Amino acid sequence: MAATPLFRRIDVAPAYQKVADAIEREIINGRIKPGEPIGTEQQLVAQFGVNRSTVREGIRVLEEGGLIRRDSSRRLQACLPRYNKLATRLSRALILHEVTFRELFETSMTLEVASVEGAVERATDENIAELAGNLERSAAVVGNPAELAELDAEFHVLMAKASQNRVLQLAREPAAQLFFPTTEMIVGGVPEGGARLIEAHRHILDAIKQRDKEAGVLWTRRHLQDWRRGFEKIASLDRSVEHTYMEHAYAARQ
Amino acid sequence: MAATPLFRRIDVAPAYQKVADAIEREIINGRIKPGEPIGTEQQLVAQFGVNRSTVREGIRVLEEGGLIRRDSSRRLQACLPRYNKLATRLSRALILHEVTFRELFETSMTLEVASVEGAVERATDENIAELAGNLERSAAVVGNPAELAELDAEFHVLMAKASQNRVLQLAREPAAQLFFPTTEMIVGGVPEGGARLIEAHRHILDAIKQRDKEAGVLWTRRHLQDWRRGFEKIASLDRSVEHTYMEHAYAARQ
DNA sequence: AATCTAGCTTTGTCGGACAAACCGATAAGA
DNA sequence: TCTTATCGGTTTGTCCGACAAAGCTAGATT
Repeated sequence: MAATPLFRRIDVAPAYQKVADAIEREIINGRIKPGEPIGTEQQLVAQFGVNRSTVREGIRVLEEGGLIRRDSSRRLQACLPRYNKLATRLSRALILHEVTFRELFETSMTLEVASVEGAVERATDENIAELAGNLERSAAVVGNPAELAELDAEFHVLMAKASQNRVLQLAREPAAQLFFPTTEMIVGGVPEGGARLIEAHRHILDAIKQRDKEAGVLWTRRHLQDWRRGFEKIASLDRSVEHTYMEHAYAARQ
Repeated sequence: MAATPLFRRIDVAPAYQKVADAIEREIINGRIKPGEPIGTEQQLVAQFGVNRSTVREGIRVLEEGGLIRRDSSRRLQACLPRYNKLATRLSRALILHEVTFRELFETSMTLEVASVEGAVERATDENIAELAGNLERSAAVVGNPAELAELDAEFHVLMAKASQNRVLQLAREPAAQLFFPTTEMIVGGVPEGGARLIEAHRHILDAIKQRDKEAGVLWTRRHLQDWRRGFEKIASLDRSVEHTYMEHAYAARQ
């Protein structure tokens, strides 16, 4: 720490970055609310006094960050960042860091248990109805690993939603996005895999209905341990989430 | 699901998005490794056959996503997304969603406990040395809430690092970024707040050294409960993380 | 009144241009 | 010989102007 700095640190960020920062500030501190228009590119050009190309680069930054989007008619508006999109970025990062399935499993175990605890405490009737709907649809496709895996992922998303904790919802999503795509392989590869999965879901839902935290935690643990056993028949937990595997997960995104 | 779709879904993404996607694919599946150059804008223009403005918009997207950056001489290269940067995006999103401190607290409790459990199991000598160093520096500034708060945040980052679980490291970061900036107010507002914080850190570090999981969890819980009690003297847990509050957190980022 | 049509606006893309910063290599000086 | 200065050639950041396609608006038509 220099004593009494003589000069202020000079700011040499490129113009497009300053444009993005300026708009971001307005959104973050609430002067522009989600859903409200940002203005046309022409207006931004006039306000910032920079070229349209520069404005557009700034817009791309904000768009990728999820802070703004184009509505049906391509006009710019502020918006709430979608968990899904953010989580995709994170999943991507985890893949590049070559994390192992053990890390994913351990973290998911923690977060899913927290999730079910929250759901047991705070699930609304509507949450329970959604979970019940999911369970019903799952039972109908017990023999179809692909569809069952998708419904399994949805079940866990609904459970996190039922916990009424949005921080938890966001925190669990990246791991889940990487974790659940393997479900298909596992359900398909284990005899009675589909049936066991649905049984676990049923017990979890019952526990949430009964507000029975212990049962909820117990069956969530079992459910994930089942996944683990299935996975270990295929590969080591210490294998890293691979690049090639990612191509799957990516094809599914919109 | 339509039976035998006659036409393939046509792709109408703008060109800059396609450019970004194309480069992203190469990085994700490992054909371009972190640290390797992407090529100059001119080369990309030639390869993709689009205008430089278009290429630049694509680059902005990838840059914001953390997949590429400019090295010292501004040349483009692939890179591993920094947890810090990603977490900042997430924190931003949580603020816009107006999550409450209760949600933050609950999730942080879960993640910090998981973190200490991992650290007790797997901390290396180096991890322990880092934590000890942090503790020593903390003891030296026990009367200075601002510096102590910063060191507290660092302590928890080091703990997560010691857990050797990168997924956990990433998952806890967003909540922590919002959670810990309040530490300063709380430490400053509670008598003996600084001393209690350091005592908790000391016990946690001891537990990690002794590989005593119970003690580690116990003191981590206490540590966070202390924060909670301090916070509730100032405000309700059900208050949302506010826009104005964010301006603080933002000023600190680089 | 509902529909159609003809502008006007806005976005996405293109081409070219130029200053500033950076790189590499050569020339000049100790 | 080693350091310093100079000078082109690249590359990025920014600017200007232009145009086609798609949406919106409002007047014209049935």
